[in-house]
Amino acid sequence: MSVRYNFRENEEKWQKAWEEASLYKTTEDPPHFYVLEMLPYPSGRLHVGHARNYTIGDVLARYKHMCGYSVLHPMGWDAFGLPAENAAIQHGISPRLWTLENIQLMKQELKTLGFSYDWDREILTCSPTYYAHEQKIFLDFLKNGIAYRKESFVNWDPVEGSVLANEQVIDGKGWRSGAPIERRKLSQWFFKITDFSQQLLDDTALLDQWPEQVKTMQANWIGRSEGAFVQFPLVGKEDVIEVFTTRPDTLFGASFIGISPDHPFAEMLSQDNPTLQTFIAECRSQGTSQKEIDTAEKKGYNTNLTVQHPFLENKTLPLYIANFVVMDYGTGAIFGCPAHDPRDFDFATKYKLPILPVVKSTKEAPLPYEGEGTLYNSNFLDGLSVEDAKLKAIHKLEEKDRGTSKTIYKLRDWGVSRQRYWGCPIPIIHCPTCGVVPVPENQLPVTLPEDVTFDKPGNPLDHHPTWKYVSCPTCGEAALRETDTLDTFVDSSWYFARYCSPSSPEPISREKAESWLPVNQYIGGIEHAILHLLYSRFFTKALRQCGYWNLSEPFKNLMTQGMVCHETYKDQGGSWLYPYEVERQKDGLIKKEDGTPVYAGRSEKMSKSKCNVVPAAKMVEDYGADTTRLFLLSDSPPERDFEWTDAGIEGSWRYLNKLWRLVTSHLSDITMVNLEEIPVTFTEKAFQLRKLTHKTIERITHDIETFHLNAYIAHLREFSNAIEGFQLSEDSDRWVLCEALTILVLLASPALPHLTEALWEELGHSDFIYQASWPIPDPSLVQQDIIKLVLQVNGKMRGTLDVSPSIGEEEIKALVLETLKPHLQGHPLKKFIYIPQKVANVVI
RNA sequence: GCCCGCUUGGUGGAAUGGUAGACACAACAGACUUAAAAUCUGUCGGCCUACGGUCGUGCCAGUUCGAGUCUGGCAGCGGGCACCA
Repeated sequence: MSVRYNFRENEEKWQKAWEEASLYKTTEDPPHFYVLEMLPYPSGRLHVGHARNYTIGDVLARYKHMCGYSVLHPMGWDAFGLPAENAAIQHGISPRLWTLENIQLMKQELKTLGFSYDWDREILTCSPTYYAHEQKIFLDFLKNGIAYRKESFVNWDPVEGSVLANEQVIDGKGWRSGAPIERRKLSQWFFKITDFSQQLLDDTALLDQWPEQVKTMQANWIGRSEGAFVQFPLVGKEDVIEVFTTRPDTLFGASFIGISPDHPFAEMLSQDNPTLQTFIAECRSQGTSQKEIDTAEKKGYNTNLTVQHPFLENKTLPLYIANFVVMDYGTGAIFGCPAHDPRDFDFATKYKLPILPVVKSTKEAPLPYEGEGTLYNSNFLDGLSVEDAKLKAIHKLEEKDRGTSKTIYKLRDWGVSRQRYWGCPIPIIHCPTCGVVPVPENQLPVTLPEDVTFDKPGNPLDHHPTWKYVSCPTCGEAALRETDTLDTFVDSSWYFARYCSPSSPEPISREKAESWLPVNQYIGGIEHAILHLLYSRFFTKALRQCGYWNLSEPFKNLMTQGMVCHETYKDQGGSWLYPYEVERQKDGLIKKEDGTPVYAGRSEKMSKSKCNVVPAAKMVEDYGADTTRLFLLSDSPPERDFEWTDAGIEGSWRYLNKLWRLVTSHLSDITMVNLEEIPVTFTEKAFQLRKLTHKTIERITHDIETFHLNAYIAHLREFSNAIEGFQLSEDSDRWVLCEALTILVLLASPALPHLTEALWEELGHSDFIYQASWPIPDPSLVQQDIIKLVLQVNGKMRGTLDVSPSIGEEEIKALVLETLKPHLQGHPLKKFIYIPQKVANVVI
């Protein structure tokens, strides 16, 4: 028996044995437990952030299997997306081949980490066997009124002549061309997620095992607001501007009306007004992202038109076209009350508009003031609270037929059209006669052509010589295929269902899906808290509406792991550098290759686009899978972000060897032990070890159930330290040692599957440890017979007292006062606080 | 800008409102060794008059017998903001 653990030999041996035994093939017998980690984008290499995510899932999957569940633990690839097209443009490689090569590499890396995936269920979203079903779902959405077409804006790069993603717009300019980006209107496909706003909001109540922060973020995203629509007739014109407001109470403080540059009325006004056209064009030169709109300088165009105030006959308000008003929210028009809204305040200050306060705070508060208070300067609302004034203002508006109460949502419909090649084709044909015609289901899938080129700007599907030219399925006349593809978020909005029946001829086998779903434990990065998770929830409800199943929520429990972050580096030319390309010297960072200076940027979540990734493969190569897994688990709690450092991996490697030695060096001591035959008596030290053994089972079971996985590892280490210090003297000690070692190996197995598999065999077992049962603690050994009571004087710790848990309060009091005598110095007792089993506090 | 988080020794972190720093990493000292590696032992928040005391969980206030933990405010850092995934 070698003293040092040979991870290379051992890990390879057992991975092969597991595969030959099809150990991780899903079984269907109940009870079921579905463990799912968010599927990765195949960017090329597995980095430590991925490895952390999957290790967390693997611990749970193995643990649940040992607890007797049939575990579904699948893995797949979110294989469509922009990076493949960028690779095609840069290196001339086909997006498909690039993606498949990456998948092959990453799959190999995943396998070396020893995860318990059922690879028979692997999904590639870029495979026609997957996206055919997505196209069927799209057609069902269309039939059920969930998919529809409307016009909407995209980022347009006028130099490249193509649509850019938000990520490709940097400071308002195209990332490759550097040209200022325009917002351009295109006709695109949308999913009617807004029909489900209230349901999505209400059903968060069902998600009791989701982190509060995620539910809060989703609720804020859906953004239900109660308020009013208010009509402002234009003075001297027929038109009426309708605004949405959540603050009808502040109508008497209104000093202007702002409408979005994209508002139909603004477009109408601009028709014979070149100055206004220029202004609108300027507004549209902002990108489409919310952040850009919010942080851009407030700008307005005075139309010189005025509107009538709903309550005051003699009051009119100027009508501005304002860049901070968005068309997608409410009516695309607001009334500005500068005294009580910061954006309106900025705007009014800039254009010297009146700022009339109408809500008085109880305390001195600077303007703009958004809090509670009493109305003044407000005619019939004077003296009312904000809440009451809202109701009364709405009531009055309704009475005068100038407005109505209204609840609206910030959530917008989901635009799913992408003007790109590497995505799921939208199964639609545009016929000059019949209009929009769905591709008949028996002609699915609409597959992507392989012979595409990326030498021209724009969508390769659009300028493919033949692909889009088809005949109309309805009338047979010449027609055109839709050349837009689906947003890749669509692919990941239903994959969890496909895993339940990966080869079913229908998109989803209702029987299988309903037997496995909702996912018992979903694990992934907190960065997906809103979009991916909300889209998946929407899909689940939309699929129910289309009759796919009777399921309302996809993920029962959600665990959001924190991000693994790393410093970012750029060279002199501004190109991103990988950490391994950078060397740290006394006076700064240099590029290893040529010694030129390197600039360190802020620490960010690991992502391929910024090169700040640490590949997992190197660690596995140098230290093995188990050490890597142990390190990723032990260093920080899963839900917390952490800054990556290499320091500490050595410590994990040492622990692995320690475990190996601990068990193998005692094998000869315990060979004769039969764990079925419990000795009648134990020595005191053996009894203490038994108690720790069972206490450890209890703690670790709890740690895994609650995802305190760093505590899990700490408790394993504590337990090993205790076993290490245990000296054999009697025969019954051997039994206790054998029990402790066996349980140690079992408890370590979800984290360290290879090492524990070898030790399990050494301990004389012929099955795989994955097939063994998770240990159950003996309740009589877990009970505490002596409590360490903390003694305090005025809340400060002054000592401890060992007492029996059954001791009475009076008895305790006497004992405590006696023990603390030196600290009391004869002061009279004011209060005695006793929290059984915890603390006794003497207040003097 | 808006929404959501996070902040504890040199470092990662532990702590159902009840002994702050478990378990590790790094460092230092020692044992073993011809030597190295490996392994083992010890020290390891600051200050003080040091077998004791005192301060200490980003900053300021509050609630409480008692606050790292709860409440309010501030600062710094991170995530998301609808076409990165």
